[in-house]
Amino acid sequence: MRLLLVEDEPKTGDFLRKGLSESGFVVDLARTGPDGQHLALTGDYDIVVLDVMLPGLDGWQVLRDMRQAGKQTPVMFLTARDAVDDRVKGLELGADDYLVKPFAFSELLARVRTLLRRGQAKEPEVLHAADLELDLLRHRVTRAGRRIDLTAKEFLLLEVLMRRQGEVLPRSLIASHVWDMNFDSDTNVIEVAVRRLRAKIDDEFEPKLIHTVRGIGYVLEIPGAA
Amino acid sequence: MRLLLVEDEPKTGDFLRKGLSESGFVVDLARTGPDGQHLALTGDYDIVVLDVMLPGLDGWQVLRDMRQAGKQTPVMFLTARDAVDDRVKGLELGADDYLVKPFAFSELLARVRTLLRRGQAKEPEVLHAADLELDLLRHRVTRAGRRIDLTAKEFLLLEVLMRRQGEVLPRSLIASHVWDMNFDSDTNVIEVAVRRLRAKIDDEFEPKLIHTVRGIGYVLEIPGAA
DNA sequence: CAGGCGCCTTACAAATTTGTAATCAACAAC
DNA sequence: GTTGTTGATTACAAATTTGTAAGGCGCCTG
Repeated sequence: MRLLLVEDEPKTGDFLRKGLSESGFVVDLARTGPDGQHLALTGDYDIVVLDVMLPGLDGWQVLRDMRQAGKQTPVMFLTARDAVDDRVKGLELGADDYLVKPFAFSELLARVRTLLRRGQAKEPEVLHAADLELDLLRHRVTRAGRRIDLTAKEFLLLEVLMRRQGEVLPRSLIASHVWDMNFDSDTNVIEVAVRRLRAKIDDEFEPKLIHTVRGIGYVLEIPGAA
Repeated sequence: MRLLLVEDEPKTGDFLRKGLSESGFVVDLARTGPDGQHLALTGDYDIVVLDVMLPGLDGWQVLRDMRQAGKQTPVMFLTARDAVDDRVKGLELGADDYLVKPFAFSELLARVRTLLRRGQAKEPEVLHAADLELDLLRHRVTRAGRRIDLTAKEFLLLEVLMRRQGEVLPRSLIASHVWDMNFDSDTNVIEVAVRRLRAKIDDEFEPKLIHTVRGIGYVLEIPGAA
């Protein structure tokens, strides 16, 4: 779980970073408004914990910019200001929770987990890999922003590959998912289907995403990943 | 928006009911634990506001029962107890927020709206009409439990019809959604497409769902509805 | 370095989907 | 009822998707 913490008080920041790291989060810490904004907009976080009072650019503006940019990442506000109006303002801006300092770390943790639980409950509807995007709901695929038309079989094939990104999928598994066949094997439909898919999503792009694993099957992955 | 309020203090309960009603919610008020539990389990609410201290059955138990029964309705806890441990316990049980009395009504309202926003953000992934089911994610259609294979165009056509169930869709609208054409009109693709769709989802079933509206277009609806 | 195996690539054919056109049936207006 | 218009239905043709088969290339093994 990737978490962005934007907090300028050194003591609070370090304390939270430590606690959250120990709780299993990968934490990035920004100490100023502009830094936080930049990370929030460019990074890929599961949740953002945002102090309101920041040097350079306040938390509200950071949140506003995130929403304007279309980022739906849940945001938890953190602040010393205890005026009800402030809390209401934050929530109306699109924050998902609001915690007033001083607070207990255990409560912050419980609230963060609650936000994540809600956020993840739904199955993902859009799968990503590098600049390739597959929208399950609209049945739409794009790479590098360019829209790509796939046939039913091609879409299905890409879907299994992306759902299990990084895993090497044996031909037999692919066969049973995309076709109904139990892989009688005296056919090369899979190779051909992969060829056609590659022609559309890999041939004219970098990096190549579909890789063949000799003797086993295929993987979809971004070259250079654990 | 339907809201269930479970609160035993008469003053608080009436005050909140009034405020929430005026804010556009349809409010059911339960004054005891057992009543609240019954309504929460049988009713269809968009959100539940739950006091912890209740006669008969405490709020925690009501929440536990809801989650056990598979109800995903967002729950906001409300309580006079301000021990951090209590708050953490509530959140870990699956509550979505926790507000300590006394609180400002405006904050309660802002938090309730925030929970609803999150909860609704996701588009529905399965559309229903009578015994017809269309699963956007898996691209799968069933009627009366029987699986039906649709071609891309057929699926698209059924999707617009179901998304705007009950609305009469002019041919021009259908044309622009399913085809790219701006309806040059000297073609009868739509009639033909509708015919083919009907053959698959209506011909051998009752009730008929696709209806033509002479001079305008088509509707998908269950006969006998406002 | 020869041979075999595994996958790639291409061309072609079969199957399916989609669009066109012609004819037919239903409905509304007269 | 007649007639004109709108949609239904069907057959057919075009286009697209999908599967098959053949030949080629590269890599591993002996």
